Amino acid sequence: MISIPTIKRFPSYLRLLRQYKEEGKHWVSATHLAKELGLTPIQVRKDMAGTGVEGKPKVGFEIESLISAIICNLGWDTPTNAILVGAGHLGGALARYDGFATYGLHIVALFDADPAKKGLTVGNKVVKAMEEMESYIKKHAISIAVVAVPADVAQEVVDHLVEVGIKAIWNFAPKDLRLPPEVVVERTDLATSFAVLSAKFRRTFEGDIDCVER
Amino acid sequence: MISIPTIKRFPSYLRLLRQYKEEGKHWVSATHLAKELGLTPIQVRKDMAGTGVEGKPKVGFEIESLISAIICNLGWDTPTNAILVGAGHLGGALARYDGFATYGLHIVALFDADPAKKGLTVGNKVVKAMEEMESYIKKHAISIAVVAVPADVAQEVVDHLVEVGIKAIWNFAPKDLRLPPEVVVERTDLATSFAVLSAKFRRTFEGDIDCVER
DNA sequence: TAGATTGTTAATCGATTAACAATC
DNA sequence: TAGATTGTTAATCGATTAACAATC
Repeated sequence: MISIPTIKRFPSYLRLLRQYKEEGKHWVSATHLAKELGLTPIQVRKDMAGTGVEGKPKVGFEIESLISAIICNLGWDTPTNAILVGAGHLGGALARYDGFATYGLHIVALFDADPAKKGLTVGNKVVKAMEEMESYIKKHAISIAVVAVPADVAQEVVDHLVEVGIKAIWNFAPKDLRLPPEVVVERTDLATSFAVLSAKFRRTFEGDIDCVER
Repeated sequence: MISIPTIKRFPSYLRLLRQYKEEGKHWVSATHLAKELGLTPIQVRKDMAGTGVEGKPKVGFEIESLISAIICNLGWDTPTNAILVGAGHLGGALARYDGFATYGLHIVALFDADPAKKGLTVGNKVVKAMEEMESYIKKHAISIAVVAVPADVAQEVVDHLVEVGIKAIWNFAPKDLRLPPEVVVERTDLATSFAVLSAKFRRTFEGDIDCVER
């Protein structure tokens, strides 16, 4: 089974490999990928082993094979339909983002609680009322929801989503959700990301500071 | 020194603690925080130890002390001015996002390469031309840049940023950047986040699939 | 062939978890 | 006092890194 850290590096490999393919290259070595992505060659070989693709000594790995193996391992070879809940600033940006197709992800409907937004078109999608959500999910057998609602309503929104059959949630709301263990959740949290940047910045440029007088 | 995994959990603690403070609570136990966030009490105690705040047996930790210690440890107590580069869908959403103030982060200027966007107002900020960027960074002594430009220009944009004095980059472009080691980088990568969701989803609902015929 | 590169097995490193004494 | 909770030290777990034989 492929580890989560390896899974997290797959998209970076994929982007680079696709670029090489476009440039007409056919083979690439772990050494080369490592240098390009700031990793160690050993780690790249381990990650490549995870894809199931075998390399050739002296030559490296076949780019085309790696690309399809990574896509397959991520499950990005079968298109997935998802709904997006929340048509605010962030939700709107997500609705308009055209890069999801690269992951086999298709946002097929957009919902918002604000009646004033109902009927508006955002990124080719017409905003639907929350009341229509349940029937839509059931009718189209949707199992993934992208959640970009305000933090204070996020929990009730996901509770409802789970009730009506959603099995995976990609959470963009700045809120830690409580969900049953059988529901898959992944969050994209700006605060967490910025916290890491802040901490690294302080370490590099400001040194240790004592935050508690004792 | 506080570990990165601990740093990553700090924003979650902070959100919860602020909520409790608002509800008028003064003390909270590691056991309680753990249950609420789906962590183990031992891990929470380790994390709390990192803040420097000491708890009281039987009572727990003083909420107010934890809040200020976490904020201090993240460096969020001193306001930081940053520029935002790229006023597309995502850049626009980031420019309009008002939650950055919680992290002490203030987007003070917005730049875009598209001449058609110059002069437009996005989230209280007027879009400036890339040509104005260097003088702005130097004049206002900016050290952090939020990058939300298309992937194909991301590397040249950050190269330029580093040249003119930027010391930390929060990268939203779907591209792995090559930067000198003294520059701090953190990325928020939708592809990585979705890759983890996809992998978890497959594991939970589809089981192992062999991606390479052998 | 020589040498670059792969793949595997073992060692290291760091974070999480467990165990338990200290404390209010 | 009794018992819940903290804080520390040790054990475990998992990922990264190192070492090295196999290979084209």
